[in-house]
Amino acid sequence: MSLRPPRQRQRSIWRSGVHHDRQRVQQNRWATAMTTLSDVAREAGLSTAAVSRYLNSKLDLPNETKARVDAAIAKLDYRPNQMARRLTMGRTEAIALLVPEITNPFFAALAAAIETEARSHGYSVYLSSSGGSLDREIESLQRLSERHMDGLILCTNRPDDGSLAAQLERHRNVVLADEDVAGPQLGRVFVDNRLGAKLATRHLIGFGHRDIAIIAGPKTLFSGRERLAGFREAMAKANVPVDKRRVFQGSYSMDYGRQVARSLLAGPARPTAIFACSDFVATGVLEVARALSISVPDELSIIGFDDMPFASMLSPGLTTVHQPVDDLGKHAVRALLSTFDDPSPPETRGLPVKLVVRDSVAAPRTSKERR
Amino acid sequence: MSLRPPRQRQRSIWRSGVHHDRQRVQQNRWATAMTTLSDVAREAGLSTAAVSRYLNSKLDLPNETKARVDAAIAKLDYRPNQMARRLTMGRTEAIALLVPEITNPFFAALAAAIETEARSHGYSVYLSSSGGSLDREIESLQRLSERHMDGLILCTNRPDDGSLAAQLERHRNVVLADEDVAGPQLGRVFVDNRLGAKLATRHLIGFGHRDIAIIAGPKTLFSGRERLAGFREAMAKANVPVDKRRVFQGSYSMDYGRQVARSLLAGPARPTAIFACSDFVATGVLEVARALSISVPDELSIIGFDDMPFASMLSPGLTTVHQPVDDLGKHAVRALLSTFDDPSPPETRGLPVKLVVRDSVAAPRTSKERR
DNA sequence: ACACCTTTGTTAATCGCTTAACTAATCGAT
DNA sequence: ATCGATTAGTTAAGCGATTAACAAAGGTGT
Repeated sequence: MSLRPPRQRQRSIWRSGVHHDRQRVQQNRWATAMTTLSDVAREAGLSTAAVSRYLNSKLDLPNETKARVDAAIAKLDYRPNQMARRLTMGRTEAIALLVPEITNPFFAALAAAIETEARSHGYSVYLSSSGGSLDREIESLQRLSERHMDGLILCTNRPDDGSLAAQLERHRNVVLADEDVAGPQLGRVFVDNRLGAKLATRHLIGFGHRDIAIIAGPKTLFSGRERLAGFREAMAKANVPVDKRRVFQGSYSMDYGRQVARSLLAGPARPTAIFACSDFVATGVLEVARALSISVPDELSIIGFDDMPFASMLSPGLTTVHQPVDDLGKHAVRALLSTFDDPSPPETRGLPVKLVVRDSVAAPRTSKERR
Repeated sequence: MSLRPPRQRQRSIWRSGVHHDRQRVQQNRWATAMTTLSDVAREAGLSTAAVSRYLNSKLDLPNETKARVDAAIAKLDYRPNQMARRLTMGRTEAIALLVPEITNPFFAALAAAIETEARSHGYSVYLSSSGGSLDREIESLQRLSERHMDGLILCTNRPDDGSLAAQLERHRNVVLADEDVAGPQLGRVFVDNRLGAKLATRHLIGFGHRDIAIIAGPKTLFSGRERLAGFREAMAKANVPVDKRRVFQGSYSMDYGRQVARSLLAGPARPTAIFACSDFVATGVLEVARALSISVPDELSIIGFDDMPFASMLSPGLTTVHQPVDDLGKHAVRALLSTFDDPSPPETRGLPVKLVVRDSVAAPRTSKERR
């Protein structure tokens, strides 16, 4: 077996005094000459190990040597190659966030919060939108398996038939935020949907409303069911009966809001207030009310959920339930990072919400007239 | 120099028939036993090179062998480790997007478009918000130098004193989107701001407006200057003089809109139309007009810029200039990817815009009365 | 004078994958 | 019978870092 001359290998050349022009094979197409750790080591007259350990504070060097290394780094403009770092350390220091739609202001705010918190822990954030598709959700999990990133914060808005849950079972470094997926033992961070609905409902009842319609979220969604439950609880507590024909369940969209509003506001026997379980829905209702010349809040009170940024821009300003989206993001990140050190799933967290009072709720007319 | 026994090395063991229990040092804390390429190779009775090249379609194997490899992959549930892949290939197959604020619906929409396009080319997207801070912008460039990602799409909203430009000079794999930074030879993708302003202005003039105020963007911003220039051009072409006291330049914010509107709409000598160079600004104006009981569009016409999602949710629906944000994202990604193959900076692109007519513009009252 | 610790480093293996360069075997054509 | 092409792979270097394990020099206590 004849040994062909091996490809030029630069081994133990450093410190040998021999000078080579660096003629490294650049696999990277746009690479400008990149300075590596061994360049720095050579310049400083040290081994790569010493420099590496110094840079990672794992070796205490005398000041004079430190200065030499620092000078070499500055001179050569050395930047550690993160790709190499990640390979050896087995960690990417990046997490991914998967949301249904980043254009939804709620998820945009969540993304901002997550990014801020992640950065403060030294993590970068990959963003992807699933568009509500299972395939994309699974694709994200795939990337997780491929060590693309260290963990994933998953927001779904889709009822799961078990396929997602099955995939999730295989991972430990995933946190579910905002919406639930039944099954897997994972960290979960939600908002207290039930409390929010109670707050909103009580607010309406407090103004004297009895005939309240609720446009709740999808039956298939955790938040949808919780909000409806909160509504029922608050109504029960105030001894106000809930008329089945005043309960609607559907998507959190403007269009669903419009659709329900049209049927609800058509006849004369309309409710005095509508609890829309999403600001999008509330906006649709508002639009229809305007089209029908029903004045809000004089003739109809509307309350929303989410406190999306545009809620204050509507006219009238929308009274709604504020979600602590910053906290949601913060806790999601912390829960995720905690799984990196401790394999047991973090506790599920329910974050408190609060009511934001603007101008879309007033006392019902009938009660005014009675006065 | 005595040679200590080297750390257990598994070299050339594959195919040797000897069976070892894999007792690999797991540097990764949460690592489940990960199957590597060499596990697959051993299982399939091949070399890692063969498997690698087969997987990358660089080696054509006979069907029987292919089947063996595929079976091994399935059996061991092998996922290529992207970190290792990236190190050898010198590419991360990820790009970063830096926006001032992801909560700004315009940037959220841009992010969505960029993510979609990037994914279709096999790239992931890192998201960061700069909050309009130079430090964060530079931090992103730093990550670029550290080979965190292959390229960067940069959206700034800050006038640059040259510091950013200086940093940008050092990179080739950056594309500027939406807003300009003077100096560096980089790919740029903008919207045709001037055209948009002309379209809006012409629309108002066409309705008979002569006394038009413009609330333009910041003087220091490319888009701000362009939009103002477009306004002036359109006015000049129609022979309508521009009164200096009707020209305002400031930030693209609701607050600036409110502020200008309050001074503009206070007295009786108010303009018949306002061209707000951002939908945020227009929203502020709308709010003040409503507070002052000035009816829009009957007494005052308002036109915006951006066509943010909430523009249609306002009342009245805001007539505005639609930015082709999807195209913007698409071209930004393409321009960026093109720099990976071709070092010369891609051409600057100006994307056409169009007017979206809703309900915030009508003929001015005076001209109605004249009829 | 000896053992022992501290300081200041070094050596080489390793992470998991890609790839240039090689090779052995087979086949058809000259 | 020999040559060249094709098929079906292999070998080992290398990407740029981290790190366990070693080691020489100098100081210190007894």
